[in-house]
Amino acid sequence: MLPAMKPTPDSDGPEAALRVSQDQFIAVWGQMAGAWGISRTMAEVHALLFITGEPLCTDDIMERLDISRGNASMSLRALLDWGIVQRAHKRGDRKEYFEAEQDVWTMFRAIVRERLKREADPLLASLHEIRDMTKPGRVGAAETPELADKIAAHRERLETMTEFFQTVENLGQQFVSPAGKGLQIAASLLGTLSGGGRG
Amino acid sequence: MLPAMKPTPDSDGPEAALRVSQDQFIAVWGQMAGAWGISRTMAEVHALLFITGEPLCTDDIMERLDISRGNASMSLRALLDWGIVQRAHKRGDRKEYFEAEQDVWTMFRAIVRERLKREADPLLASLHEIRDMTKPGRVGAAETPELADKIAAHRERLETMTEFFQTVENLGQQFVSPAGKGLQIAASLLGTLSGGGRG
DNA sequence: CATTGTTTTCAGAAATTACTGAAAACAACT
DNA sequence: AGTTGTTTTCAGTAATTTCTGAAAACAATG
Repeated sequence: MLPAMKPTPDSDGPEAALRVSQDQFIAVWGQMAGAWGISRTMAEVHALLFITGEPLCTDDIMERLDISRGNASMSLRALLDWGIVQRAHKRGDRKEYFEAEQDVWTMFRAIVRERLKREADPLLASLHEIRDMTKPGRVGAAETPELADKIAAHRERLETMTEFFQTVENLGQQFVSPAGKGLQIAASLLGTLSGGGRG
Repeated sequence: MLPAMKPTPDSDGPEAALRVSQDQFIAVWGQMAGAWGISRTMAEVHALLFITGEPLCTDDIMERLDISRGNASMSLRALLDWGIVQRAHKRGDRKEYFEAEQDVWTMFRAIVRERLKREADPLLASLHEIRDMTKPGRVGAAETPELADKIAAHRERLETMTEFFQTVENLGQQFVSPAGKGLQIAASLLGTLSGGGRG
């Protein structure tokens, strides 16, 4: 380890402080990768683009995060898929540049939209299918009353669980749906239930 | 591969159909493990306890899921930590039994509580720290107006992000907080914003 | 306090996931 | 159609996460 000592915010001017602050943000965002269901690097690339606020090209990203070209390419592609990074171009430059969605609410709507699609929707589909498997009529009559009860209880558990996710899905759709409804939801909630001012 | 053919729900009576339905639920729940930030096995153990609805001992679980004793033990411990599985005992039996919280809303409140604690709280703390790093006064005067602008923009991005998570945290607290508020939130939301009936 | 039944721990093994780098594909320009 | 600069792909490798199994710890019982 080189004698770098703990990054000292302003030991070398405001420029350095900015850099350190960016790096910390990138690190923190990287830690959260798990929570968004993406890889650490992908989160870091996104963090870099977001906190930098200006278009960067693949080489910028490779250098700043010290990752390979392949990794950078794949991460960017994935971020484009998630819809939270856009392509950008500079006149007279053949390279592609990338910039992150800067509106935080828009960004999280995109994330929720994607996670609903990838996780909630398939889950709900499976739950429906499984629930229907033990529908009365689809299974023969139980030999004992105890077994009949067990099956009924089982069906009810599935039913409750399915309803729960149906609710989650509906909430998610509300949040995601057109024209900034998401903000309204959160605001109205905090207003209605906690009695006024923001925490 | 043995000639097991696709599990046929009712090819051998209601008992078998029940078993297959349970297994499918366990598999589906296992798939979702990533979304809850836990390991596949841990999710499967929970699924088994939930869908079974009755207390099981370590050996039951090992056998049914075909996992080692160590794995079962660690998974159960983690589920206890999350607060979605409780210990149970049977008279005249030395073994420990475990049962899953059966109320779905209670269960998800526990999950949200834990994720707030493990993810949102630390994130928010870090964001505050980073934001304060570039507070005016903590960094020296910028040499150029451009740099000053950059720093201001940077600070604003952090500010917005921090506020967003503050809101999330507040929402989460509401959901988690005493006495089933969580249900009210979701219900009132669906009612207020989507104009009536459940999807 | 020895025995027996049970649970926990944890070093090493296995499985999974993420990353690299070089080759192939692509695209703009001549 | 060739040259040059850029991006994508993917087989192999590296890093991380998860799991096993046997030993240690624990606890109830005689």
